[in-house]
Amino acid sequence: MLQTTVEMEKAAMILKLLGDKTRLTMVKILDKHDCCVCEFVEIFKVSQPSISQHLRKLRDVGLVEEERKGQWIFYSINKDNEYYPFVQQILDQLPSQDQKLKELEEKGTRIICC
Amino acid sequence: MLQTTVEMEKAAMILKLLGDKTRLTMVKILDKHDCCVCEFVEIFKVSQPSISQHLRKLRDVGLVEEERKGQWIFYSINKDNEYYPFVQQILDQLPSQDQKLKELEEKGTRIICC
DNA sequence: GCACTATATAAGCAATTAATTATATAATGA
DNA sequence: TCATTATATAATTAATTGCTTATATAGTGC
Repeated sequence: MLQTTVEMEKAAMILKLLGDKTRLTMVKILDKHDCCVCEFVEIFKVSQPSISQHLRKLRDVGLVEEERKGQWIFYSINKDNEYYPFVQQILDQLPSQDQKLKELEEKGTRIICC
Repeated sequence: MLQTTVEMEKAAMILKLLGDKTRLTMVKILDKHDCCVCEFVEIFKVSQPSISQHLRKLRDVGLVEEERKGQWIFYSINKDNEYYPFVQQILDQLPSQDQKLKELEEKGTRIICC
C-alpha cells in the first residue's frame, strides 16, 4: 500500500470538505464515472445552484475538474491532485454508489454525451 | 489490508467530526498516547472549555473514552468503536504528532499520572 | 434572432459551529 | 474545612454553512 503523508491543516480541510453527505457521495461517484451537473441534481433532489456550489468547493481545491461538452458540463475526478491519494483511501472504504447512476439509466435521465 | 465499509451518512458524519484541525490532531495524538485535558489545553493554546467541548464531540460518537485518575481525566482512543478502522486508515496518512507531547515533557508540563 | 436548456453566480436566510466568559462540580492537600 | 486545581456545562456571540430564489451566462436548434 502506498503511504503518503498529508499536512494536518490540509488534511483537516479535505476532511471537512468531504464531511458533507452530498459532496462525499459526489466524489465517490466521480471516482468511478464522470457526471454532469443535471445528473447530480436528479440524484440528490436538491436545487441546481446547490449542486453547483458543492461542485465549486470541490473544484476550488482541485479535486474535480470540469469539461464542457455541448450544453453540458461534465465533472471528473482529478487523479493528479495532490490530495487524491489521501481521498482515495477514504473512498475505498465507502460502499459503491453505482446504483444511483443505474437508477438514472432506468429512468432514461442519464446523460451519455458525445 | 483489512477492508471495511462504512455507510455514507455515517462516514460523512465522522469526516465532519475529523474535519477540524484541533479534533483531528487530538485523535492523532490519542491514537498513540493517552492524554488529559490540561495537556490539550497546553498544546492547542485555546481555552479549557473549548478543549472539553471538542472532546465531548469525540466522546459522543464513542471514538474516545474518559477515565478519571485522581484530579485528572485521561482520554484514550476507543479501538473497539465501530468507526475506528475507518478513522485509523485516515490517521495512518497523517504525520506523527509525537513532537507536541515531547515539547510538553521538555517544559515539564506532561502529566505522568499514577 | 429567439426560445429553450444547462450551468454559474449573487443575495438572503436559518441552522450550525467554534470560540469565549461565567459558573458548577469534584478531587487534593494543608 | 477551605483554598487550589482540574474538568464540565451553560450562555453568548461572531463566523461559517448549506440551502433557497432570482438572475446572468452560454450553448442548441429552429
